[in-house]
Order: sequence, then C-alpha cells, then structure tokens
Amino acid sequence: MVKSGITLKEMAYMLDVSIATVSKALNDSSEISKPTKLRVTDLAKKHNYKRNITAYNLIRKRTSVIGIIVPEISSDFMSDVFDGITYEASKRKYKLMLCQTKNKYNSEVNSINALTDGSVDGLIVSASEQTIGRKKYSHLNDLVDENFPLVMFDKVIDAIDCDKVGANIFESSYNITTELVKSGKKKVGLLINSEKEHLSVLCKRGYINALKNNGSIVDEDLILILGKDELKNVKLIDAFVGSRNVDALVSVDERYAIEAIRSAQKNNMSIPNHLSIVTFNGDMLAKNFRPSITSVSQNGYLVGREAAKMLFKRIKQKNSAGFITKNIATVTKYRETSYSTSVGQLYFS
Amino acid sequence: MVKSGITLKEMAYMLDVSIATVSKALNDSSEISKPTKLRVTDLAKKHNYKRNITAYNLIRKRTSVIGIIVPEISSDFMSDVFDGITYEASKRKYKLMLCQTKNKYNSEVNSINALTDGSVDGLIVSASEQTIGRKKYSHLNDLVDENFPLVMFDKVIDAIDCDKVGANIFESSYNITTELVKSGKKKVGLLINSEKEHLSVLCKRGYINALKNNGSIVDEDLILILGKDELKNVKLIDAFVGSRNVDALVSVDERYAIEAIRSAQKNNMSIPNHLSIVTFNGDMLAKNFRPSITSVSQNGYLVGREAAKMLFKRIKQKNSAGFITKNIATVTKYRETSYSTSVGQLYFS
DNA sequence: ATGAAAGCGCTAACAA
DNA sequence: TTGTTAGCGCTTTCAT
Repeated sequence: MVKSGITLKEMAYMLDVSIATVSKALNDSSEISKPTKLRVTDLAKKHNYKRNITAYNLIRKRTSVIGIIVPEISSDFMSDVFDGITYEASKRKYKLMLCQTKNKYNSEVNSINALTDGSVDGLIVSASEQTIGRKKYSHLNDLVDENFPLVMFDKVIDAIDCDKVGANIFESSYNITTELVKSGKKKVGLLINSEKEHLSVLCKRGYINALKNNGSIVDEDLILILGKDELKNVKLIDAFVGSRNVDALVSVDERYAIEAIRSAQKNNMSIPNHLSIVTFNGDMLAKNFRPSITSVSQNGYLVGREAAKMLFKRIKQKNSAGFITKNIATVTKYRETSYSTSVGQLYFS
Repeated sequence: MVKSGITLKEMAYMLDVSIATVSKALNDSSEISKPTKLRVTDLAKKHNYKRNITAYNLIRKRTSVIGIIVPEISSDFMSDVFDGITYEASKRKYKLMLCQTKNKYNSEVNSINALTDGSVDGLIVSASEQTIGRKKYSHLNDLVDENFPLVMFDKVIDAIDCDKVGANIFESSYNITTELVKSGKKKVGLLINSEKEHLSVLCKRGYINALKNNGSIVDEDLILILGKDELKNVKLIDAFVGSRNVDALVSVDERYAIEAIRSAQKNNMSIPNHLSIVTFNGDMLAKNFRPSITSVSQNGYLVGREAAKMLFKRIKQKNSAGFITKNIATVTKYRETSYSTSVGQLYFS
C-alpha cells in the first residue's frame, strides 16, 4: 500500500491551485506566499498527507534503503551491529532491509540478487560459511565490478575488493595470551578451528607471537584443532583437557570453552585456579554460563556504525579512493573463568 | 542507487523500436513477434537489464515490502520467525524491512512512523515491553483505523483489533503440569512474572487447572512472583527453592530456571530426581546450559509463516472479514532437567 | 505486430 | 508568487 492517502493532485484541485504550488508549499519553498503555504499545510495536515515515497525515490534515483545480509541474526553481536547500523541509517532517513542466509551459499546469492534489483542503495554483508568454504565469490565480485556500494563485516573475505570492518583479533589474542603468561600460567592451550578460518588463523598467530615474546615455548601439543562434528569435538576437548595439563586456555568458540569447563570439573580442576579460560566470540553463553566465561568480543554497535558510515560514504561518492579496512577494537570482559586482573574490569553481564 | 543499468528507453533507441515494444517484449506479451522478442531479450541480457523496481512499484501502487518490528532480534525464536516470514515473503517476491525497538516505546513509535510512510505494504509487530507496560497503543490503533495491514505476534496486545498469532500457552502449561503430577511429583512450584504479563497469566491458569483436575492441592506458597530486579530475583528464587521443598518447577523464564538449578545444586538436590524443571521461553540458555533445561517454546518458524500468511491475506483484501487470532502449538523439548517420559522425545540440542 | 500517448505521484526548470 | 511543462522508468490502453 502506497498510502491510501491524499495526493498533491487532489489537494491542488481542492485548493484550486497547481500541483507545483502545492508541492512547493509543502517543501516550504521561498517562492510560495505565506497564506498559500498555510492553506496547503492545513489541508495536508487535515488529510494526513504523506509524500509518496516511491515517486520521490523515482525522481531522486535512490531508494533510501540499505540492505543487510548476514548468516544469522540470533546473537547479541548481530543485535548490536543492527543497532549500530540503525543509528547511522536513521540519521540519514534510511531504512534497513534484512536477509538471513542461515550460512547457506544459495540463500546468500538469492538474497543479494533480490536486494540488488534496485531495492537498496547499498549492501552490508557478512559472508555465509558455505560461501567462504566453497570460495565462490562471483556474486560478490559482480557487485564490486558494477561499482555497487558494498561493505563487508565480521565474516569478511580478503579476496573481495571492498570496504571492510573487522576486529583486531591478532592483537587481542596476543594481549590475552601475554596476560595469561604474565599471570603465571605455564601451559596455555589453544582451541581453534581449521587453519583455514580467518579468526583461527589470526588467533593462533597472536598466541604464538605472545608465547615467543614472553619466553614461553610453543608446544604444538597444546594446540587443539576442532572440526565440524560437534560430538567429536566434545570428545577431543575432553581428552585434551584431561591429558595436556593445561592451566589456561584460549578458545575461538564459546561452546569449546564450555566443554573445557565441563571436563575440568570432571577432573576436579578448579576454575580459574587450575584452569583459566578466555574465549573469543563470547556471546550469550559466555555471559550466562556458570562459571561465566571471560570473553573477547567484537563491539557490535561500533562495528555496525562504522560499516554504515563507510557504506554511506560509498553511496555518496561511488568512485572515491581505494577501499579501506577498519579494525574495531575488541572488548575483553573478565568473568569467572579468569583471575580478576588489575588490567580489566569485572563484568557481571 | 536505482541500478546504474540500462533503461527501456535506451534499449528502444538502440533497437530502433518504441519503448512500449521493448517493455512488452520483456514481459513476453503475445502482441510482440518472436524475432523482436529475441532481439530485445538478447540486448537485455547483454546489458544485464533489470527493471527499475521503483518505477514498477509506482505504477502498481505497492512496494512489495513488508515491515517487521520486534523488541530484539537476538534469539533463536526471532531468527526462526524471521525465517518463516522470509519463506512466505520470497514466494511472493516480497522483501523485508526490519526494525528493532530494544523494548523501547519511543523506538517502536518511530519505527512504525518510519515504515508507514509508504515504504511497506504491511506490518508484522511484536510489541515492546514499554508499550505494553505503559498501555500506550495509539500508534498501533491509528494503523488499525487507517485499515493498514497489521499482524501482531508473540507480544500481542489484546486491546488492539488486528490479526494475531499466538501460542497455546494455557494448554501447554496445563499439559506440562499434568505430566509432572502424573509422574509422581508432589510439590510442583511455579515461577512467574507479575500477574499483568500475558504469558504469566496464562501459565498460571493452566498450572492451577491442571493441579485441580489431577487431585492436587493448589498452594499459593508454591507460586513465586518475580519482578524486574534481577539481583532480587536471584535471592527470591534461592530462598524459595531452599525452603519450599518443591520437587518440580514450572518457570516462565529460562533465567529463573537457571537460578533454580544453581540453588538446587547448592542444596545438594539432584536434578531431575529431586527437582525437575520445565521452562517456558526456553531458548539458547535452556539448550546450552548444563544440565540442559526442558523447555516449552514457540515454533518460531510456524509463527513467522502464519503471521506472514495472515498479513498477505490482509494486503490482498483489506476489508475482508473480522480479525483472527491463531495459536500455534508450542513445542516441548525434553532435556536433562526432566525425566525422559514416554510422551516426549529427548532433545540434545 | 508495433507505436503513440497517458499516467503512476512527485520535483524542478522555466515561463508568466 | 504561481503555473506550465517535462520527466523520473515503467505499464497499458488504444490507435495504427
């Protein structure tokens, strides 16, 4: 429904003036006399006139809508990102269209096709697992080729030439590991996914650098690589915690952290004394699990705002300078799986 | 960007035919000859022609967009609802605009105003807490008065005259309680929110009816009413579990269930033997907590699909019959806080 | 089988 | 200060 409301034409007829006059009056043009303006605005108010946004968009050649395509909306992080984008968008009177890909490649392609039929002025995308796994990027590269405003965030793809918003994973992994070592931990373990995954790679790099720079030995046996099979992961983690004598763990997934806790409890290890744990991607679980888990998470709100800002810049100026990647500082929330350190503030939520 | 692509006009010029011919050819009109059609479609493909959807919408007087306004997107439930809506929407080539109110009244009002400027053909709304708390419904009632297609779901407001999709809370509370009693539980407790809350009211009603119909006594001391203050709730629940000797609990919030578990563990009560727990609104926590918590949850996907179907019916036929409320059956997932019963299937996720 | 023209609702350059 | 006209990109009726 394009508003069953009254149109300029109808109002013009009622007031016996031209359509242009009505239009100008409503837009408070200086060409129109006070009395006329008043007559027009009064009538408009009376009939609850709303400009037909479709017609308006047709003239301006833009939609005032941006599209957001993400794997999954059900996380605090996404909620915050959405909030951040909303903030920047409403400032500019933009609306948001959303597609959830559920991490499926086909769904992502369809979503992008659907939204780029002229429905949106630009796109903010976090890639699906399948897309990344299959390395099929043509649907995204096509956008780049067409000069279509595109910003990626979170699950970004290096191979795609566009603006990006990421997180300083390497640094925070480095810092976290350093902190653990400095606090006296002798055997810091690492729980990561396949070495192909962006997060895991950066996380491992930070971890290794930190160990080396702090005089610890890098022991590959303390690095556990998990896979897709959740049940198998549980067993792997259980065996790992039970046998490696780790006194600290850095994990890339809060679910891994939880399994580690369960194993530790089974082995009568106290947390955080015998085993201290920090997880990346800490969300609802890290916060609500008991013991609550110290987590390094992205500041979703800032990520969202930054992504939106970059996108609007692109929309305004399509062919501006080269593409930018901005890393937003992560936030570490110290919870029950950590010693409270002088560095950090204790979080209870 | 309304697609930097080629227009009908340009193609018409290139092929030396009229705009109308190009249009008809692309729409596979029977008026156009085979050869012409081919010439046109070839050129269109070559230039990756996409119909300008804004112009199209202007003519059709609809937007092919529906708006969704919800308090918060970060739950499995919302994700599923969104998925269900998406399913019905894509069938009809509709897109989705989303607003998150974060449970704020102002945000809800602004969102509704923003989307009803002609940007969407209809609205699917779950009301914010503040809206419900303050009982300020004019922004919604205005829509109803304008005959604007509106469907409410989840946090529905009885006072608003529109189509609604809810859940059979009363029945499932009744059934759950009955099951507990029949399985031998003697003192079934109830954890609810203020008696004003829809869910709590229905839940209590089902609980009481079930007790009565199964020969149990209703003991008001076994009903704990929680409030807004989370810290206070924790204490209340702890005291309740420690003193009331309940052997089963029905909760309206998974967070309450978790606190009950912690108290039970403190008191060396084994779960589910000494204390069996079922929670409504079970989402990420119920699933991932250990012990995992038996939960009664809405089938988000079906709720979403149903809401969308109702909305599309309204959009198609604005002044059709009176408004309908449809209740979607809830799903009970038996987890570690329950005896596995013959009735239910055990869920591990 | 093709084209001319009107029009969706609006804005904006130009005329009066 | 107001009105006329053209046009955004498309569909559709009515001529040809």
